[in-house]
Amino acid sequence: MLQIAEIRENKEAFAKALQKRNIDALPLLESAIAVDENRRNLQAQLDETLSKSNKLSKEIGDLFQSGNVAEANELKAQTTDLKESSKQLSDQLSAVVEELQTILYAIPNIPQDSVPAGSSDEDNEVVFQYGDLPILHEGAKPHWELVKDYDIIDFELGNKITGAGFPVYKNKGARLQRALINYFLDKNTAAGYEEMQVPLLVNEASGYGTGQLPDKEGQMYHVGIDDLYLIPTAEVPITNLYRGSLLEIKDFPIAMTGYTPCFRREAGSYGSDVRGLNRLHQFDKVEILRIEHPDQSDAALDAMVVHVKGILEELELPYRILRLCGGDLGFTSTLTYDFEVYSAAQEKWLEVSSVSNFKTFQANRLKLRYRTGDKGTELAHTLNGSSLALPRILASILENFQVHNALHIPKVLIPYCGFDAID
RNA sequence: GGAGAAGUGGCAGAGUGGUCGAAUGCACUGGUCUUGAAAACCAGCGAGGGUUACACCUCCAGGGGUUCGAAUCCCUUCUUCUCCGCCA
Repeated sequence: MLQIAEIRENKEAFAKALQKRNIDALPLLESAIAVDENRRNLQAQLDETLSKSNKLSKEIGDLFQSGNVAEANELKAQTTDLKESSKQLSDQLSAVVEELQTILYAIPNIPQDSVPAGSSDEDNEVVFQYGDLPILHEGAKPHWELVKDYDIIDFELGNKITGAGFPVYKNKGARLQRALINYFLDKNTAAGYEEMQVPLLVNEASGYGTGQLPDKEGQMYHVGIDDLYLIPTAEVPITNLYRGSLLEIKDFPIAMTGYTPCFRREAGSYGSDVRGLNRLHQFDKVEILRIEHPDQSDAALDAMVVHVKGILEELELPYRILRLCGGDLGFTSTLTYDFEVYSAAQEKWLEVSSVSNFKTFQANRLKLRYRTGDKGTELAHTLNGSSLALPRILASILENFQVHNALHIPKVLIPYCGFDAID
């Protein structure tokens, strides 16, 4: 959520920057400003009425104390009108506050200058590419066939006990999953991210805090009887650990990592895009998050990108980094780098990480602030990224490391797996 | 799940209808003293809205109510603690 004070000051510049998202936000921004004007007006009127009635109440108290009951009762009569109008004003005010809230929730974050214009993922800018694309042997197979051949992931069993998009990992497949999780967590904690294990269900307030609500409730599984949501990403519970916090400058930077399963309803289309491990309703992910001083968040984003690069290189996977264009940029982000690994049998790039700087957008909803040197408070910046999402990493490992009668394991994972091949 | 108790500033902890945005202690910040530090002493010290700045308004777990007036009384939700039940 943008801050109304900033909208007031930067209306034109914001509208211009939001054009990169292919929206004309000017009417929204202007109505936010108008509604806020109204809000402040009502607030001032309400404050004045309350002030009057506070004064009267004090006088009444004094009169009672000094035994002057008749005069006190006279004053009492005067409060009726004040009560009535303060009731009205405060009703109007809450309606206007809600109206403003609704408008602000509808405005996406301001893209940074470096974000390219564009309307879809085709306009994303490839800013870096690493590794040679593997040349596979004759008869190489996509991962959904490999997992069947080697009996390491069973989609049918998942269908039986839950439904489509909930695979069952078996044998060395399960072990490889656990290896990846441990490896990722080790890399992240070694880089200074504090490991957290958090609830997989969150309440409504947390959903609002990170921006999944009110917009995207359809993407989350909702446990109606308890009014809780299954997390779509660890970003939600981990960022919300700091909801409502007032930090000191010395607390920065805050860096956290956590492994969680992620649950996504997103129905999506059927076909090769969602085959096998490409898109699931439940998948595992290790996330990294940072809470930063505003001066440091750009550098922090770069550092996160470098960190993820290091992991992919150790895994010996060819990858590329995209700077998302305005049309593809997430609602809450100012700048996002997507990492894609090459899945050699599918001959496709698969997104495995998305690293974003949200600046104050989430912090404003979260009321996540820090004390500035001079007695004031400011919103902190939040960032996060995957480090990494498992299924597509697994898919490319299986495909890229296949030989005619075995699936090799990247060297760095062998100590974690306890085997060097699936055969 | 059942019975009871409780939720106040960063922490501890007073406050049961007006003089309370809230005593006191600790912590913290500035100053005096000191070669420096500690101790002692003095002063300051929650957040949000609003204002050029004041004024002013709001907040004592959340929401609602009673009252001229609520941290204080009532209802409700949540959370914590104790006892019982169940349980990995």
